[in-house]
This record gives sequence, structure tokens and C-alpha cells, in this order.
Amino acid sequence: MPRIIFHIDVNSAFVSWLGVKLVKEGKPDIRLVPSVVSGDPSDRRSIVTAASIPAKKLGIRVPEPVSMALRKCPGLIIMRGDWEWYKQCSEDFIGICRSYSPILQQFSIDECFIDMSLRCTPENAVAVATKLKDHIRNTLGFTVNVGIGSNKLLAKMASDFEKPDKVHTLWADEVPSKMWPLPVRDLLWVGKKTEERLVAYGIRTIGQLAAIGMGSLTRLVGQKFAVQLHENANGRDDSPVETEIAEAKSYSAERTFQTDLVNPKDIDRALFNVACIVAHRIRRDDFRASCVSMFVKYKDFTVAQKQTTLEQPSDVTAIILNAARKMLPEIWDGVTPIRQVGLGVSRLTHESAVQMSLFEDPRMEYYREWDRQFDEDRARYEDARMLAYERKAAPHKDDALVFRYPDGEQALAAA
DNA sequence: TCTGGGGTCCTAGGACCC
DNA sequence: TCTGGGGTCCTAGGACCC
Repeated sequence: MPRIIFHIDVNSAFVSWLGVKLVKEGKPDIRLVPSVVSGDPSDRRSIVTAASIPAKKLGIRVPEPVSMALRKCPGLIIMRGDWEWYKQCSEDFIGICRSYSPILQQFSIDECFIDMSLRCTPENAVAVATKLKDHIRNTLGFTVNVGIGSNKLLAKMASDFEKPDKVHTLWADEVPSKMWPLPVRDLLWVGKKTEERLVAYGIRTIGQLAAIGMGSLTRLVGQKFAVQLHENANGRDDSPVETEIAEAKSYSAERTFQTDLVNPKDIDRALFNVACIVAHRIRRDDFRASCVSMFVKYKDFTVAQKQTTLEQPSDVTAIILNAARKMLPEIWDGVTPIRQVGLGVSRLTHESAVQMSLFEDPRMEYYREWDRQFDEDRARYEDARMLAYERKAAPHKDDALVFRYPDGEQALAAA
């Protein structure tokens, strides 16, 4: 029995979903005019996260700075995204796809694979996909592309062909005619760097990549990646549609400043914020982290990062924050302006930390209580995108385990 | 023109253990 | 006292995805 995989991809998802909402409110449809969705439109460092088709026709690309997009189209409509609405649209979209096949893998907020092997035949696959596509459009008001293939790779490549509101096939026997002429960059997993390396070697199309010897390819990109690229360029992929939702392996948060900063107080404020957010998330998901990492990014986009292993896994904001604080001087000279600062946790476990009550720092009581209060407030203010957090966090001045926020200043913990 | 925020996986080298 | 080799853990860095 042949495998039949569909890849369903929402066209310009964030613009489409916002468009549906605005039309419902009786407002003009932003999908029909040059428009983009970005983060904070007033922030000159925002980037375009989605562009309408008329905007794409003017050369606006995702992701590019909003300022650059505005230069290409001075009358561009710039909208801020609405994550609550996006989640709703995504759920509805996935729900309809799942009704066509329960063997579904959500690939991102606006993409999924379904295994249709038991649900259709190669002969009627296009008809079934067209029905699914129209079902979504007529029920939810936005369009999707459906790619059909004998594996996930081919289905995904196919959904990327002409847009919007289209169904395309990419069966194995269509690979030479439909996939091999494409530029090598169009192949999944071939990004900017890999493209540069391949082109420097004279490989411009997926077909040329499919034909290259393994020895050369291994020298260019390494053994493991070479095997994958070679298989994929030949249209081969045996990865299954994964229905299990994998547990997160890491959590991170970062903040980019409006202007590059040098004041250590500003850097610490940002670290404090991202630590609150990351620690809150792992508590919400009942994790503890063994590894804390932090990084700073400079104006030339170079990144300096550092990670450290905690004595025992923790979900306490103070522990995580102070681990990051300790690493900052090791990667930052204190004078170079910083563009962005970030904090991450990894090596996650659900195990409770071993309670060494006799040895545990008595201040931990306080820090856990502080976290508990933070989590409660976050739940209460969930509707608000931002919550002003003014709680003073210094129980013991000058303790080794410092968890203090400069008096009188506010910490803003963004959603 | 000037680049967000959140993830995953892979590689390489050093430390340490058996 | 000196030696080899494999396995595992950790850190740093780089590439990709949406």
C-alpha cells in the first residue's frame, strides 16, 4: 500500500487570521491590500512576521525589518499580532485536519502533516485534498495550501508550490520534473550557509545535489547531514507522521533593547525579566532544570554565550537568575554595548529535587513563596499582555543568594 | 537597509572513568 | 610507572526550522 501524506499550510497565516477577525468586525480585509504583521510596530527593531500577497508582490519578505518594508511600500498597513486569536484559529484548523485523519503531526502553529494512506488512494488524493482545503476556507474563512506526496518531505515541498488556496502533488515519479529544477535553497534544511557552500561547489539545483557523489557532499557538510541531504534531494524520506507531542527539551526567553545598552542595571533588569518568565514556564509545566545558559548579542550580531550546571535541578527564579548573573561578567566586558540578552534552561526533569532539609538554605522558603506569588499574579493578569511587577525581591540584603531588584524600579514581565 | 523570539539537532573537544 | 581505548558527560558553537 502506498504511503500518502498531506502537508497543510495556512497561507500567510498571521495576516490571514487577523484578516478573518477584522472582517468579522466589519472592517476592511487586510489580505487584499499590502499589509504585514509585526511585533511592536512602533519599535524600529520590529520585523515582519507575515506579509499579505499584495505586500509580497511589492518585494516585502519575511522576516525583514519593518523599516525596510516601509521603504518598499510607504502606505503599508502594519498590524500587531493577536496570539490568543491565533491559537484559536490554529486549534480550529488542526481540528478540521484531524477529522480527515487522526494520524496528525502538528509541525508549527500553522502547519501539519496527516497520514492519509488509509483514507484515500493516489487516484482520488487530489479530490480529497481539495475538499479539505475548501472545507477549511468555507468554515474558517482563510485559505490553505495542501501538498500531497508519498512522504513528509515531498508533501511539504509540494505545499510550497504556487499559493494561495492550491493543491499540489509531488509523487516520487514527479521528483525529476517538479523538484530537481528548483534552486537548492528550496530544499528543506538547506539554509543560507549550506546554500553558499553548495553553490561555491557549483551545485545550484536540487537535481545537481541529487547527483553529487557522497564523498564530495560529506566533505562539504559533514557525514550525517550529507546523508540526509542526499536522500532528500532524491525525494526519499521515511520519517513517520509523529502523533505524540514531544516534551520540551529547553525553554528560553530573550529581550532586544530599543537601543544598545551598556548600563549594567539595564542588563540586569532584562535578565531579571527573562528569568521570571522562563522559571514561570518551567514551573507551569512541572519541570526542573539542571542547566542554565545565558547570552548577549552585540550590534554586529555576534553572540557570546555561557552555560552552567546547577548543583541540583531547580525551578526557583532566584537560583536560575543568579546562575545567569554569575556568568555575565565572564562573557561581557562591561563596556561593549549590548543589543540583546537572553536566558535559557535545559536538561529538564520532572523529578523533585532531593530535599536536603538539613542543608537547604533557609532563604529558599522565601524564594519559593515569591515564585508562588508571581505565578498567582500571572494567572490573575493573564488577560493583560504585560504585567507591572513591583514586588520587592530582596529579603536579605547582601546575601550570597541575591535576588534583589533595584528599589523603586519596576520589572516588566512580558507574556 | 539593518535584522524578533522561540525552538531543535549536530559536531567537536576536554574531562573523567573504567 | 606508563600505557591504550571506549564510553559518557559537559560546554561551546553553528546550522536549521517557523
